[in-house]
Amino acid sequence: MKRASIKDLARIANVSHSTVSRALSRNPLVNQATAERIRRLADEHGYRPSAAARSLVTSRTATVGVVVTNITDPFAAEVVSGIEEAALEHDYSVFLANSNAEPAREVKVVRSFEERRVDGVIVTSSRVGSVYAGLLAKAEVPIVLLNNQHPGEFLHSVMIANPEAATEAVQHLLALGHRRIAYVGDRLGRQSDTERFAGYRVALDYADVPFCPEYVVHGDGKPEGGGAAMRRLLALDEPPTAVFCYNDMTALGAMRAIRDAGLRIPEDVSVVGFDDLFVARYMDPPLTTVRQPMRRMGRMAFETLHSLVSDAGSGQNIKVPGELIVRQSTAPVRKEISCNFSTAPKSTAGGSNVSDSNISGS
Amino acid sequence: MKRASIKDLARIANVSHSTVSRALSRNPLVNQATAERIRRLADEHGYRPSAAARSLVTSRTATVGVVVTNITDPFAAEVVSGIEEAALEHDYSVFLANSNAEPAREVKVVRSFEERRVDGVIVTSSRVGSVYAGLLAKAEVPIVLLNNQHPGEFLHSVMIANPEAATEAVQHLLALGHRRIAYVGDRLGRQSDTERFAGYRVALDYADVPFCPEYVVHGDGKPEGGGAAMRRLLALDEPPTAVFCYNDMTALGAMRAIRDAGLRIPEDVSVVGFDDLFVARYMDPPLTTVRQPMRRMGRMAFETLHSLVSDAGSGQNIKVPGELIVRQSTAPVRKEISCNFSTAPKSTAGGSNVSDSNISGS
DNA sequence: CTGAAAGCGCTTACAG
DNA sequence: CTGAAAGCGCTTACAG
Repeated sequence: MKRASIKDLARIANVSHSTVSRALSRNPLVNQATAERIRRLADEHGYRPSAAARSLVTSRTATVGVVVTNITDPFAAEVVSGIEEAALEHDYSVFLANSNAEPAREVKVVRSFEERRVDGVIVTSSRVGSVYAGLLAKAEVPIVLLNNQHPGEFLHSVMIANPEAATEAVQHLLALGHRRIAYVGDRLGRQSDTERFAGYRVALDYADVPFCPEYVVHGDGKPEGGGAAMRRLLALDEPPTAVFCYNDMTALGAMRAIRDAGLRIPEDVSVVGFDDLFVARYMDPPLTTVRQPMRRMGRMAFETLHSLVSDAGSGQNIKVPGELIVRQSTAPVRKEISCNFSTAPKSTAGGSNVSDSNISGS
Repeated sequence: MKRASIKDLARIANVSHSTVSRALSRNPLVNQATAERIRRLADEHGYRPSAAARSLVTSRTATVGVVVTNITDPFAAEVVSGIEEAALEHDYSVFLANSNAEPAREVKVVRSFEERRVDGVIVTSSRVGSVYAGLLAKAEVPIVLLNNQHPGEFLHSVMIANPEAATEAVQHLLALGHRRIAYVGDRLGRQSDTERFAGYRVALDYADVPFCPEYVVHGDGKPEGGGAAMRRLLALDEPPTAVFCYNDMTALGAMRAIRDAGLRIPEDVSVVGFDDLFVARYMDPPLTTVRQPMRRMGRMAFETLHSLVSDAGSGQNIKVPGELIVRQSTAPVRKEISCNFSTAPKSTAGGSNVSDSNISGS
């Protein structure tokens, strides 16, 4: 049995389908009584207008395409839930797609969004530039970027204030007396990594703590990479007494590596994360971290997209401040260690590569 | 500038738009040479067929509506990533919606899925019955349920084998010598809770361990609820030496409560979870839990939906086995405790309500 | 206030 | 092999 159409209702109500259309869209032109009669009929028959048919004439679909690297990443999930929440309020539906950071998938996803004529696209934590730029250019679909990982400005974006937040996090560590502070980054070249590293350097410089390239290692934004990177730090002659991690997922792995090495958190090593995922407060010890208002950022991304589409509002680049949440994974540096500390660990020739490229990117 | 349509291409290629349509859909009728010429033209102009226009005539949209309680729940995120993966392979797009378990939202979501004429709906971990049943009945949209929380059978579903998995988990605890084993459940009345509780009882009965109603408490499937429930257990005269938790999120809260009480895991209390979320292995200690193949279950849900739609395949109820993953949150019961244990703790009058309704539901 | 008509961008019998 | 025609289910000027 096919769904009832506007024509079916018209026949039943003994009016033209134009009138039905007007009645349902609450066009004030149509007679009150008949309008209500039609609406009642529509209700009784469980009538649902066809979004496809409507959008064919209005050329708007009330849909957004949302691309995340992987919805399995808690950060992405939080952002998407914010987007979806705001979308539903505006009667928008969201298409969700995982790019897995695979170009082949990205192409497929962009293509599908184009065919479905989404009113706009939100891309989270991706290296936008390559693939998506094409979408924007050719199809003129508005795109809003959330924590874009590609260097360079974009028209519309919502970004966390990385450098400032990172500086604050490291200053917290400095205030606790730490001097041997490491940075466990994300993959090199990603914008957030570059910016958080820059914030780390600023804090160090400000406190006149010499920068030590050996204390900069890179993971992959996930526990596995964080753990491997942490193990490299612990193998140093003078391992750090505190680490600032690119994000909470990285911190998860770092904490595991620290414990596996027989060290305690925070007594032996203080750990700071970034994001404030829900797990942060359930880790042992609860993780000190920088909170990103992820859901709110998702909402903001949708709202700017929406105003772009409906009010033809001009774009904007929104910068959101992070907030340091101090929990129990950070503690004052132990006396004996801080006394031992005199000069920066000698840097190796090879070690500086890492930090150099980081600096140049910031 | 509007998107190129089939007519635009027809004009440029000097053929009818029918021919263009055939060429693009690789209809073998059309002449090889012209077909290729048309396809090349389409490429050059970045032509993208309008999914809306197409689905208006084919009455298929190649979209699925996916409803989760909240995408922020790692279980839901894993399932959705499986669905999306399978969907993309079949050139389907997925609409994602959070119900938040709020009826008002559910109605809105279902309505939007109807208007968008999704080819099918997948509902995860919801109490399907009330709202969604209507969708199925009136609109005849195929629905596949994943871990449905409403008692009773449905046409098409993918479910974890709850009782068997729960029994296995509790038997692991029994094998370690535990006798005072508690069950920290989800909200009462949800199907998975009922079934996991049933599996717990089976294991106890099998081992001739007396059932103690006091050892059955209920949370909310989240850390907060798990923590509160655990605190109630720890306040008992004879607290349990092991707890089987409804899911990993509940275990997260339980573990925090145990530590806050100054007890150690697993030395004082062994903990078992359910799901095997990615965090399970990063908890301290790493959590023993029952693995649900969440992504695979998501894939299965999509595949059954897809075969329902395209092959007109008959529906099915798929049961997936769980897998016990033993990590370090469980250990043999301590001697002195197991010796102290003689009879089951005396049960209180009020305490039995809880277990009774659980039993009746299974 | 209401209806007839055109059209959105496709697909698909129906003729040739 | 190709084109003209009808139609999917809507919205919206245009007449009346």
